[in-house]
Amino acid sequence: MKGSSYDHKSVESKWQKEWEDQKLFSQVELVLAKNKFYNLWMFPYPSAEGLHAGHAFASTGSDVYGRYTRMNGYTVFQPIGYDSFGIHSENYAIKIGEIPQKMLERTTKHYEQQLRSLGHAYDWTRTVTTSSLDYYKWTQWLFLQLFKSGLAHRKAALVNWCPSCKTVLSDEQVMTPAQAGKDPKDAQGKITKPKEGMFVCERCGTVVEKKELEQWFLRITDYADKLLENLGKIDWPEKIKIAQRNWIGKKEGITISYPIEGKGVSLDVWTSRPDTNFGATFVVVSPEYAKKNLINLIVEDTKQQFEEYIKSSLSKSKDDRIYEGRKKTGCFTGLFAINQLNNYKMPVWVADFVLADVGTGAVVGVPGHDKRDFEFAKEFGLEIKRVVVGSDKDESRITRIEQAQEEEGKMINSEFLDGLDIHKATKKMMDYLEKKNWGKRSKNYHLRDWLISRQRYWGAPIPMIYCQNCAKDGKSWFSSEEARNFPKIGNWKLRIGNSDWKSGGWWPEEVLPVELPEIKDYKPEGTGKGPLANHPEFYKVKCPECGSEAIRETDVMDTFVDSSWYFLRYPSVKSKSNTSMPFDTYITKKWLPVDLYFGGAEHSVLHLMYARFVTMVLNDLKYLDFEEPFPKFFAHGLMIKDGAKMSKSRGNVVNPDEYIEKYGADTLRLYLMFMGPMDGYPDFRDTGIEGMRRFIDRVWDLFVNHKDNIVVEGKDAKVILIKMHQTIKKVSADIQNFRYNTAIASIMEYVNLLRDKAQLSVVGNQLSDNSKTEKLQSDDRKPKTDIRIRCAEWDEALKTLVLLLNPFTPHLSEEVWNSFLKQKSAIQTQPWPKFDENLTIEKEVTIPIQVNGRLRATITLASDEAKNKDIVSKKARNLKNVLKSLEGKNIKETIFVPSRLINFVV
RNA sequence: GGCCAGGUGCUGGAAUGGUAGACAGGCUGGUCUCAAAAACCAGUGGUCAUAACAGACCGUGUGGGUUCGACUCCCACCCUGGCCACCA
Repeated sequence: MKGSSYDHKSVESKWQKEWEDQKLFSQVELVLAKNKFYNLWMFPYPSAEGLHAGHAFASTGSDVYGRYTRMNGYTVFQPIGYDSFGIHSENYAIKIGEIPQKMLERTTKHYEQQLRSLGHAYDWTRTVTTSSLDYYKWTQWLFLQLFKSGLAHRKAALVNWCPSCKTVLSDEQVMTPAQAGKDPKDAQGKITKPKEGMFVCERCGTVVEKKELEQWFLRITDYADKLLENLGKIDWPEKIKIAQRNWIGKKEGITISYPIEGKGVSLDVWTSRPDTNFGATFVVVSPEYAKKNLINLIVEDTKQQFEEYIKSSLSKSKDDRIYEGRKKTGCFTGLFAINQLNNYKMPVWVADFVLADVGTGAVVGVPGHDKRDFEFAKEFGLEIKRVVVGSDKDESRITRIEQAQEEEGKMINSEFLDGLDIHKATKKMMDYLEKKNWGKRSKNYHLRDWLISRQRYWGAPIPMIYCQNCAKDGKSWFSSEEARNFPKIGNWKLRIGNSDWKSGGWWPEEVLPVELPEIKDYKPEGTGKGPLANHPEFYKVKCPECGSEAIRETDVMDTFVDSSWYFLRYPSVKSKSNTSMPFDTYITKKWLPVDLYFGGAEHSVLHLMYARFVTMVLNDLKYLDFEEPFPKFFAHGLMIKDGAKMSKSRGNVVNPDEYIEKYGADTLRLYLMFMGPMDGYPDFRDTGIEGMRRFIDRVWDLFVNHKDNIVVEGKDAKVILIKMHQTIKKVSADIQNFRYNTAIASIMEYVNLLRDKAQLSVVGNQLSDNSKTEKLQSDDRKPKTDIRIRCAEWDEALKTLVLLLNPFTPHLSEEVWNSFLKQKSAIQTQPWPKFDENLTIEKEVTIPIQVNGRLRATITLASDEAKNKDIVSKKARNLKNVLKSLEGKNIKETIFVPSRLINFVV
């Protein structure tokens, strides 16, 4: 069994070089390609540590599909790039005291080397680096398109502020310490005790603060409905769609106006459950709402108390105001709102648990139906009433009725809504309120506008100029004449004449790029302004409109803006027109949208939502002719090591390099794909990868020792042939469904069979001269050397094996294809093997025999016989064990599934 | 609190109404070896039973149900993981 052993190092480097030299994976002209397939993996951000095994798991998953698709006759475009602009890269640069540009030069090189060593079939001639000038120029361009469309605007907002990263964070980047997987730290970096309601920076684990700052926002909320609707049109995992739906959080409801007693004004409250409104006993407004709308109505004697409460509330961050288990606080305003349904006088309170940006910023309190309202009512001794709606089958509502009764709540019977279920009652109430003109139906969304300003250095400068002079004059970028003549685009209209269409004296930069200067003092200072604000040579400009002294925006854009459009850039990288446009129109028309997007489920609501939004905007602006960038998306799982998510802080990061070095890229690829289903959470184990190397050695051995001079019985030849066709069928179907683990398992079965048969032939050949093997022989195992498999059939069996393995182990396959099978053209260009359905059917079938559903015996029959109920039944009943079970019993019924099973019911 | 995913040998996992545990890893025993490693061969859910072969019973989180037949479908419960959340 000895032979030359498989030398993965020389084989892998040889073929990686060969693929590169042959330009196998880089299409010279994308425009000319036929049968296009855009295979995309979410690009990584080049961290200092390099790729870990989790990346390799994901990227290999994408690569396997790409290689499979290529062999099925498609022109596959599989690009790669780096999400290198942003806080993650910058933080590391700060840590090692190097400027990000320098650091990235090194880390991207390292990434490239790692990705190449994994043998991925990337088109290395078309890479994208988001921090390069010729990329972020177009990120700025994108911002300007959004601005000109009124989709980028500036407003003051209470924002999340990380005192360590010294920047604003989006809501999505703020989480509980547990979610971030980090111990919370204070602003000085000291680890503090986690407490209820504590929120930290996703990136560094520092407890976030609240700051009121002027920020740029993108109006993703304008697209909430379309983002929601289109989910029905795309082939995505249901759980990702659900996550997006929840994130958008569209709710139908009604805004009810309650007149304020004696003041001649009313108070607006949004609710999704107006059916419970007979039970409303108070109204609570947010401090912000109170400050804006109620302050002038307050009578003198309560005013001071009221103002103090508002002041203290507004100084608190959202997270200090709202967390699980916090005791409700509040202050009575002295006002009463009238519920016109029953003329109930509802006291109006202000309380800090009510949020300004949800609904109208005011809540109607229905303590009999809502836990939170109930708590508030108990705290301040407000009346608790309950409305009986419909049949009240809903368990939780029954519980609340009991609770209300127990807690001295008053039960109200509403004839108005009698006998209706919640939905009907809600509808009837809304109709009624609208008819009476007491309320108006409206929708509410959980989705907020996308905050993109970052007070940092390492990002694309927001290409805007602020001119105080213009702001004073109240000029706008378009004259009102121009604005009126603006074209209507699609079914969506540019936001014209809206007051915040243009914020003050802000003007767009028209000559791009606004280059990010190389500066040494790029560390964030936490002043509320980015480091660029210390560089007059950057920010001092002439106003493009009036020519007076003006300043540039010194904030930069969120990384997610960079990654919201990168997939559009790849195919156009080498296009001539890419200096005048971010993407070549013709190539884009041909190559987009992406055919398969492969990426992590953790991007369910961030990147994937932003990319969809940006694509929709560009579609409305007629730059693109499709609305959805990723019609098909596969969400892979996360790799686990020692039962926990891989992370640097846990110290369980697996570096793929050492495994590639020791066992080879093919071994690693195969192992990663075999560990479990692609959308699962496989646990990485060293012993597992050793087993995989053994498998590769066995395959190699098959070619070294058993390629030629094979003697196989005719019967065995048939067995091999059938197994071959079954394996092609199974592997093809499994790859298409991303079930790589079972695809590999079936290849292993196939290899085991081939080896078994080859083994016998070796034994047979050696019988005469090798006495040691005599122990292995027995009469039925001794091959009859007069019936031989034809060499061509054995060759086909081996050839098929190599082809099936190719997506998983491309180097090994290429080497075998070339050296042993003497094929000239690359295996990558070979067609995927076809199977013959007829040849997947076994000659003999083993059928289980059951009595009353319990297995009693099995019987092996020719496949023709196995289809015949009478034959199977007759033969089965003659078996000893079956006879025993049937003894003295009457067969009432015989269940027969052809070729599958027979069951006697007695 | 809401939504989602899941619970199968010692481990990763197969099996989506028809022989549960494919394929691997691990372990045990054997062959080879001075020895070890590697390689190869055999065994490996549990209990009972047998000289051995055969065999019987139990077994997919728990309890019910549907079915000739349930890991798979239905109902209730328990547990684990993930996402969202004082969202009105």
